[in-house]
Order: sequence, then C-alpha cells, then structure tokens
Amino acid sequence: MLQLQKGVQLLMDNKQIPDIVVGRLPLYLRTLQKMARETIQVTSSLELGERLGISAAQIRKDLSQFGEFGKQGTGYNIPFLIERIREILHIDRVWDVAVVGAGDVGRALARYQGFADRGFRVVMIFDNNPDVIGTLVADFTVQNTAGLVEAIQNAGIKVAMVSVPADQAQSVTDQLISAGVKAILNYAPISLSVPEGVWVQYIDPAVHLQRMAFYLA
Amino acid sequence: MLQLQKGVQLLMDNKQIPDIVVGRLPLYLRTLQKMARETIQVTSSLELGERLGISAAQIRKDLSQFGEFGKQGTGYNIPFLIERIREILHIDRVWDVAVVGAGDVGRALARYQGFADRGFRVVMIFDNNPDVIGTLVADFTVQNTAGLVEAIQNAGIKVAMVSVPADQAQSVTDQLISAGVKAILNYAPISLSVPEGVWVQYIDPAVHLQRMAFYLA
DNA sequence: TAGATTGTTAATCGATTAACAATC
DNA sequence: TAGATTGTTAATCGATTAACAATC
Repeated sequence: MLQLQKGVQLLMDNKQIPDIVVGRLPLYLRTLQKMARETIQVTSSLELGERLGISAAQIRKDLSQFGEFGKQGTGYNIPFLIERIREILHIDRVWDVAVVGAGDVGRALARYQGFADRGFRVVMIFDNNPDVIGTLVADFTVQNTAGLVEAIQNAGIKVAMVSVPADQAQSVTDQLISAGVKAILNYAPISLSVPEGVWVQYIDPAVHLQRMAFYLA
Repeated sequence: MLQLQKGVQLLMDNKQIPDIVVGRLPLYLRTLQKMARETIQVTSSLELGERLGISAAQIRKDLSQFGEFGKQGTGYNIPFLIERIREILHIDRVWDVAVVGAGDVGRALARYQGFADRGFRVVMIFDNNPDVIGTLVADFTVQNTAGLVEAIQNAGIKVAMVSVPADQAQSVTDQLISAGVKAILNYAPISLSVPEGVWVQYIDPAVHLQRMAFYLA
C-alpha cells in the first residue's frame, strides 16, 4: 500500500531535472569510463570531483536527483554507476545518427571513432553537391539531400548532425524535423529555430575561441 | 577632478564579469553579424532576443556590464555594437592558432573557412605520425610534434586546438602550456588539467549527443 | 508630443556549497 | 570500533526576470 502510493507519487511527481545537471552527467560518465579502463573499481565524490574540477557536493547532489547509487563510507561502485548513468541518459542502447553535409566536417564526423560505445553510430550521410553524391565516405555512399526526409523517416532516425553551410542549415533542420528527428547537433554557425520537443546543441569552434579570447591580454 | 576620480574608480573597480555573460557575447556577435549581412542597421534587445531565444532583459543586462551601447526609444546601432563586442572579446585583431593532431578533425580545422573575420586564423599544424609529418594540409606542411614547443614559442602563439587521441591530449596540453599557450580548444574526449591563467573549452560531440538523448523517449 | 526602448533596480528564481546525521 | 563517505537539509550565492523612470 505504502509501496504503491510511493510508486504513484513518483509517477505524479514527475520531478523536473535541471538541464544543467543533465549536462554534467555525460562528463561524469566519460571520466568514470576512463577510470574503469584504468581498472579502478570504486571511487568517491571527492575523487571524481578532483578529476573533473567539480565539487564533491555538487556531484552528490546531482546524482541524488536520480537515486541512491553510493554506499556510505565506501563511495560508488564504478561499473554500477556507469550503468545507472547510461540508463538515465538513454544510452543503454545505440542511436542511429544521420549526417547532413559531406564537407570536411561531415566526413570527419562520419569517420569519427569516438562514438563507439558511447551510444551512437552514424548510419547515413547526405549532401546536395552532384560531385559528392555517390562517393564513398567511411563505409557510406553519400546520398542526395533531396531524399533526406524519406530515408530518415523510413529508418526511424531520431538524431542528426548538421554540417552544411550556414545558409542551408535552417532549411535542412526543417526537413530533419519533418522526417521525425528530435535531436540535432548543429555545426553550422547559426542559431536554429525548432519547435517544442526538438533539441539542439551547438558546436561552433569560433564561438568557443572567442569566449576564451576575452580572458587573453 | 570628478572625471579623474571616476576613471580611478573604474580602474580600481575591476568589476568581475560573470563567465556566463562572456559566453553569450559570441552568440550576440554572431547574430548581429548575420543581421549586418542582411543590411539591417538597427535592432532592439527584443528583436535580437527573439533571434537567439534569449529574453530582452537578459541581453540588456549583459551588455550593461560593459557600457551603454544603445539609445532609448531606438535600440542598438548594429555596426557600432558589433565593434564594441569585438573590442570586449579582444577579437578586434587576428589571433594565430596552432592545431595539434592532423587526423580527420585536425585537418578539417586547418581547412575550416569559418574562422575568417571572426578573430582567428590557423597558422600551423602538428602531428607525431612519421607518415603524416611533411604532408600538406590546406597550405601548411605538417610539422613534427617534437618541435611544437619551440615553434609555438618562437611564433608567440597563445591559442591552440587539440585534436590528438585522448591518451596524448594531456601531454600535448602540458607542452602547449610550456610554450606559452593560454587558450586551448580541446577536441579530445578527456578532462584536461591546466594551471591558473590557462583557459580550456571542450568540444566532444558524443557528450552533446548524450545530453540530448536524456530527453528522447 | 506620443511611442518606443534603454539601463538599472528590486524581486524572484535557481544553483552551489557547507554542514552533518546516518551508516557502511 | 573508528574512519570514511554518502544523501540531504539549510544557508549562501548568483543569475534571471519584471518593472519602470529616463529619455530619445
């Protein structure tokens, strides 16, 4: 009875997790996986925090949003915590990803080895340049962007990376959304408009460099 | 006298600008430059905010940290505001940048056209693979990483991008710092340790994708 | 002038840190 | 047991928003 009520409460609770906390989980995961490769079995919020440059209190607070994963006096079992974070982030599976734009950046993304075991794999790449369509990138034949919506819809792809010129990025984004894509990693140097329920992350190296330049003499 | 005192106060003030505000300035700049290309002359905090998905109040508050750049009833002169932000960010000049690691990512960075007119230009690229050293990337001959410290020191370079495998990134970072580099854009999927006064920004596409995966069903 | 929009203040909201009982 | 470390609460700190006088 209490058990049930608790369950109901949890369901109704629908506690809103701060996005800033969500944003730190992949960093925790990356460092935990590095520790695992170093065959470390257990860690503490203090040790993990030192590796990340984050306070121990913040790590404990962040994790406590999702459950109780540690043991007093001992700390966190690393393989266990890795699995919990993978579940929380929904990367205890592999998401198929489409790349749009087969220039230098798109080709580097299609070949990138860094997605392996991190929840994603590139499965198709598009371009609108007739000289590029049909060529091979990694193991993929570059497809015509004209067929993007159908191909992505048929494959049920929910995640895409955009590496087209800035002036094509919004149009490509609109097509991706109409094809059912819900998460877009945008390399074009432009702010995108997307409807509620679609997520965008931005990678613009010039923006990152400019931010640091502020602190340069 | 009052004038002087004001100046002195400003000097002594040394008001700490929140880093989160600094981080938004490059986004404001990017959108303002897009508006300028659309030959718009004047904008308001409301209009700029709509393009960026940021509240008008936040834009005004952010800018007010650095001075009074607008005009009541009118808004902001776009070319004027662009110049002020470029000064604030210290990108009213061109920073030379070194790329370390001439794999797919490093080569894409060396060829990237997106740094033009945004305050940076790549001037050298390094790798430690004998098969790659001496080859051409864009207009640059790939140099041996063994000579990195001397070359960067001699050129007075303060900004670098790291695109080497994760297990070499900390060692490369240490060398860059000993060569005088103060700002590092790190593409290796690892947290770097750097001393006070050195700035790091991270680009890890898997981290960005993982963050969005949380919101996917 | 009337309308628009700034820069700034005060109020609100949210995130981080400090501290500690619980407990392994 | 003694020492260590969690999960959580309360206190602090910082960021965002609302509101408006000033003024173009």
